[in-house]
Amino acid sequence: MKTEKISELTTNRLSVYLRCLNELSAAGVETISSQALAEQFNLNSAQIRKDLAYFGEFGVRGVGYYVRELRDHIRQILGLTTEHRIAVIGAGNLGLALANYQGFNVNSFRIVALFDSDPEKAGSVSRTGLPIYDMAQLSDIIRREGIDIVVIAVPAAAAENVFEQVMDAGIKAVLNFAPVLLNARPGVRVRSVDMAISLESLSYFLARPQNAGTSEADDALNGFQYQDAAGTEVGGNQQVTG
Amino acid sequence: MKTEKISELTTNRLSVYLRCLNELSAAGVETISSQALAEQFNLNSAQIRKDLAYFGEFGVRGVGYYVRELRDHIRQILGLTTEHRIAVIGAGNLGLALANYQGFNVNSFRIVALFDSDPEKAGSVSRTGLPIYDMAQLSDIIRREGIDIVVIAVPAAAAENVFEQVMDAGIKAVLNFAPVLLNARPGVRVRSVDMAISLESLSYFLARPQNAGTSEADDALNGFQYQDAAGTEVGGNQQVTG
DNA sequence: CACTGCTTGTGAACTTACTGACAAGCACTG
DNA sequence: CAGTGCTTGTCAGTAAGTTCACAAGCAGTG
Repeated sequence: MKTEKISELTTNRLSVYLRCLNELSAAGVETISSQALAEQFNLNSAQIRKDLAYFGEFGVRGVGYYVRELRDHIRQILGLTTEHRIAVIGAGNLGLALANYQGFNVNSFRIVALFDSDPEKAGSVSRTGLPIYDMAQLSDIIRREGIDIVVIAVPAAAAENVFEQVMDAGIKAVLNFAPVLLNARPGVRVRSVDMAISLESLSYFLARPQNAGTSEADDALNGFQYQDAAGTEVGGNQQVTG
Repeated sequence: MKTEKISELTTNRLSVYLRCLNELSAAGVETISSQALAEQFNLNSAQIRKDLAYFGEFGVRGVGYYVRELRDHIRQILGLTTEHRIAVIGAGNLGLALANYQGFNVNSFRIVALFDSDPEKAGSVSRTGLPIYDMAQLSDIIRREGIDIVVIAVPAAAAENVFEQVMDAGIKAVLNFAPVLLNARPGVRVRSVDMAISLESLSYFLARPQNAGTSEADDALNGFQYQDAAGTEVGGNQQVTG
């Protein structure tokens, strides 16, 4: 176990491992080797062992990893043992779709509020029963509901202003869907999902005939291919979103 | 100008530069230096010059880059001078929201069809006037409509099967929103957006008090990382999505 | 046309991330 | 309890990406 700082690539992979471990556990598998796990993702087994070794010695030589035990360790590492409460800002198509989305860990994340600046929407209730509040109530509701993660699903032009309000309200973690670069204050983490960048990446691929014949998956986990369900990397120490 | 193969991180950044150049052009700015551009994204100016130099010598020493000219070059590089026609598979909340989403380059991408396996939905028309087809028609409609990019917005359990059908229909570029690893055939590019990974990354950040005080933005551009509006990187040569 | 100021394009240095290789060590066998 | 088989944890080597630093070169001045 080391104490260096952990790369985001590593934590992205932990999420992927966790998903797989959940399936293995449900399937009744008791142990798994780094080699067997690696084959699921076209990864190198040393990569997996190294990712895990940052956080402790979870494996048993000659045996592999105990699935349930490792799953629980990763949950702990990722902070998924306590529920995170989420507000979605922007009750447009995207915001409402996200509010209904069941794709993420149901146990660890719960969307509890929607916000919109449109007075027509504020005060009403979404189709799935979530209250829609006015932006002016942001601070109060965040405190009252114990919200610790905010999703920004507003048009690009409004995102920066909304982001400032969110930081003013004390939120430290933001998932941004607006195609803009948000400048985070110290102690605030932004993760962006930028569909334009992803589509343009595909366009670039299609524009190069020499790519034909090569199979490519984004490193994504942003490529989540894991995949990038959540973000696009551009490198650098600032978010640029993809 | 070099001929090495171009990193996806580079093309992600090109998308970001393009967005900025569009704004500069609209604002009437004629030229911009790599230094000035770099300050917009907290990037190193050498990074920008190098990214551009892969594709040609677009700048003028002592002056910088001509905004409109560079914008046009990047459009060309990314294959945005011809329109891409998109089908969205899955007419659920997410699929319909994506179909209505105006966030990407309106000139270069156009969603022209929705697909769903639910016979109740197939045959009808979305609120915004897009036809919803049955999955059985996939091949025919793709050919008839000249679709070259497919967005997968179906539940995780259905994604793999849908992906196979999409590849059978000859599609070479896929944007995947389902939280699964899709195994692409040679010549097929998958870019994934995995919200679970993004949220778990935020959860990891919140779980580490030592992070307080450090400002962080994903490298995403997939992170733009810049971001990851479109994808999450996990490294490796296979998609892992984030 | 020489000179100054500024900015590009790029080789070299540096940093980060991934992979190879192997000693250490558990489980099972006889 | 020695021996075999298998898998981890980790060090060392390689690859990929970023930043530094500077020669090359354009524009404007006098």
